[in-house]
Amino acid sequence: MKRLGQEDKETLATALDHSGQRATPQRETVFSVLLDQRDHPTADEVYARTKSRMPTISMATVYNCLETLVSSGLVKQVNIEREPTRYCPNLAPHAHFHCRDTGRVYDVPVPAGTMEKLTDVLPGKYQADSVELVFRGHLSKGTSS
Amino acid sequence: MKRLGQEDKETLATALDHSGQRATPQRETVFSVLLDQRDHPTADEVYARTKSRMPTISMATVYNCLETLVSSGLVKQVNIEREPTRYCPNLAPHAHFHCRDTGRVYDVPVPAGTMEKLTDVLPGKYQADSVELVFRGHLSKGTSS
DNA sequence: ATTTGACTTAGAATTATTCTAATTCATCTT
DNA sequence: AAGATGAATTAGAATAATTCTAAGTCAAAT
Repeated sequence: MKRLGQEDKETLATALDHSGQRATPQRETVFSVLLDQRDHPTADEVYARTKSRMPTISMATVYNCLETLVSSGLVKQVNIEREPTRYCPNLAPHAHFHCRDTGRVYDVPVPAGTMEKLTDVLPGKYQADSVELVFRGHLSKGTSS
Repeated sequence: MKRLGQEDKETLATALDHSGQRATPQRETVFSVLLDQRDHPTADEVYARTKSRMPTISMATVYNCLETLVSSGLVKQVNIEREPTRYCPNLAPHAHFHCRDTGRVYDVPVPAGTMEKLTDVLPGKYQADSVELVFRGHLSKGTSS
């Protein structure tokens, strides 16, 4: 998929409009790059992939577009330790697994309600609007699941 | 408390020795700074506080000491978004709450076993050796608990 | 058609952190 | 005790992700 489908295009336009921002070719292309390969790319990687579809785009614009997408709620930032920020268009509630060997980050689906349930550990004065769950470790070899 | 008590001193010496490193005045002072004020200081803040007790210490040494303490297992790094790394000598299992208003980070104790239980959501091939749980939100005013 | 303001762009600036190379220091050997 | 060995400390340079700046482009609105 090299361009945005009609449905995704509308999702984007609506979300941007809702946050008072415009849909532009650059934003569409960056969004399509994220949807296209869901491997939590860094801004650098997004830049490289976007450039191959739109050679004139600049790094600053990639950062701007990513920020715009994040502020519109379509994309989430994933920060793992001190590494460069990664970007993730998965809006379903999920955790992340960070492999110490490869540095790769995997989405881990969590059952509905699990993330919300976690806020039970919070004393009353803490009002959480987001919950982040990150595992770190190794992938066992030879196991298919 | 401006210096390390006998007990903490031994904890430090043992942990360092266990990881093949030496106890030094700089490491002791940095460790005491962390134990003294448990507000998740950044390296900069640790540097400032340490400097007031040991004016000749350098920033590089503070980073080195912090890294040493982390590698010995006595101190944990806390990374919140893109902000500077914070350091935390709380070894009990706990989560963190990040206040969007003040930027402050609070320890949230969690019941024994809760963190381990979370790994149940992981498919078999993921072998986690650490679990990180971060809440983000606001502190409600006027509530004492 | 002109204005307005949002968007894009290249490159400079920032900043937390790491690296380098030189020195100091503690411990070990003889 | 003197010298050797390697760990630890230090100041400052280097790095790298990100943000900022200022100029230019573009689309929509008047």
